[in-house]
Amino acid sequence: MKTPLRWPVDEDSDGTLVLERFAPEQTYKTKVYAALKQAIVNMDIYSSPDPAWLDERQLSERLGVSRTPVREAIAMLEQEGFVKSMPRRGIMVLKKSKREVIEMIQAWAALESMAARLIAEHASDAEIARLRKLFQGFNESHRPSDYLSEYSDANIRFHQTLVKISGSVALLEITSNIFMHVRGIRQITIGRDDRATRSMDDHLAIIEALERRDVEGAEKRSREHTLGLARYVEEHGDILD
Amino acid sequence: MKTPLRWPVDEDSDGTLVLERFAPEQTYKTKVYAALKQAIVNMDIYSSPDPAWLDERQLSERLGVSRTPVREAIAMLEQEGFVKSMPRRGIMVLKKSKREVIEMIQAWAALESMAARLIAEHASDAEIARLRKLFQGFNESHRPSDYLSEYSDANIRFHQTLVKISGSVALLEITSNIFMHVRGIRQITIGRDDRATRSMDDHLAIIEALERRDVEGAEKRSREHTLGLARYVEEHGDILD
DNA sequence: GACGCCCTTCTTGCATACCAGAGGGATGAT
DNA sequence: ATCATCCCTCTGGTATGCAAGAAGGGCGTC
Repeated sequence: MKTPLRWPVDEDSDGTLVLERFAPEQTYKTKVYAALKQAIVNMDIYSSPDPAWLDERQLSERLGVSRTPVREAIAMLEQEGFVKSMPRRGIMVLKKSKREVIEMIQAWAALESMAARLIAEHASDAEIARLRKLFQGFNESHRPSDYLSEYSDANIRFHQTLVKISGSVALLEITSNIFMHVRGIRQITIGRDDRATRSMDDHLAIIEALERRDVEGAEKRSREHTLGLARYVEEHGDILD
Repeated sequence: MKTPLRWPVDEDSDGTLVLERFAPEQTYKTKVYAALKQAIVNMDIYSSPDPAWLDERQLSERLGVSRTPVREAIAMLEQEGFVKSMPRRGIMVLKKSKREVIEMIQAWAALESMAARLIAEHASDAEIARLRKLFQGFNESHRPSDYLSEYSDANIRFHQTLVKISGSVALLEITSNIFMHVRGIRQITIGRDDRATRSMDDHLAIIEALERRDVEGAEKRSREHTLGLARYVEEHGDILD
């Protein structure tokens, strides 16, 4: 028996109500957090060799709130490794060393290959088909290497979608976080050495493995693809440091 | 030429000074964070079906600091998924659902198998030997299943050491976090169905694969071992929810 | 001129006061 | 007795003030 409610109330197949969570009222703390995170991720911190600093007071003035919610947002960002508060000195926007970037990419490879495994085991054909659709616009006459910006978008969406389709919220959260950290790096590497073309070949191979439900193959290809990026950064990532 | 300094200054092989970072002065924020995190992890939140709540004011009084550093610590813990602030209602200590625990264990399996891969590729024999030493106290006459508490310690240390030896700080940090979350669960499962004995067999197989530098084997065994725990929770983890 | 000290300034850390909203209990009507 | 309403209380959210410490510049000394 369906209850005629207009609120976000859910019902499971048994007819018992399951969850009716409301959106957690947005508070200044969370708004500041979101604004700062986006600003930091979009910031070009690697162009200058010296560190970038934030100023609590300045931020609170610019955002029109007091220092308290700003400080709480900073504390959260610090927990995620984006900034580091240096007591009485300021808030430093952290740069990742080459080593750190490589480690993050390796972790990412691990998580994403697990996602591929889970998909091969449990996802529906329709969900897997979504992945293929992402690249159907590219072919011999519309090559990734000639439309880098467009391909880069599809690329990012592929990786995000892959993890999302796995159905694991945990994998999604952890990889999203990692992705935020290595975001800037990817954009540097994708345009080099015709990596775009090889990237698409790899992706298609992953999709094919998923389509034939080849658990080990999908996992391995996914892992090797991302580890390849790690090796590339190892070789050519001297811009960092 | 060595510079006679007593401070933590390091020198690399070229003779140029490299890093001289000081410990970041402990602040109330970090102390409260550490205290709360430990308290929450050691807390028995699954014994009662209703949620556990924290009280900012009470915490600040008990810890002898003002609400400000407490709130900052809470913000950090919330970021890590240990608590959730419900505006004007209180701070809820989050319980993990069975689904969430399984997802975390799967992520852990992914990361730890990557650690195993890295070890097989790069670690020294001496480091791998450290892993074997952890279990040398157990044998036919001193069986894991008869000394569960002792074995449980060795077990935990094995997993921690494995990731540490991989040399990846990123892997270590992410897995530590996950470990904190599933800590309570492991203690419930280890004593059942003679899982301890099978656990040690698995561990030894992983170590042997590492010793013969069998990258794929070490990775696969490590992954399967932890995914086994995930399957066990899937089957018998109805205590959660 | 070079060096060292001190003081000013500017930063974050912490404490406190006040505010809005949620919950529960008392109170009143039915 | 039951139910609805109102108000009081208690919660976290935010703003603000003060203090401690770091940095840099000016000044005095050698």
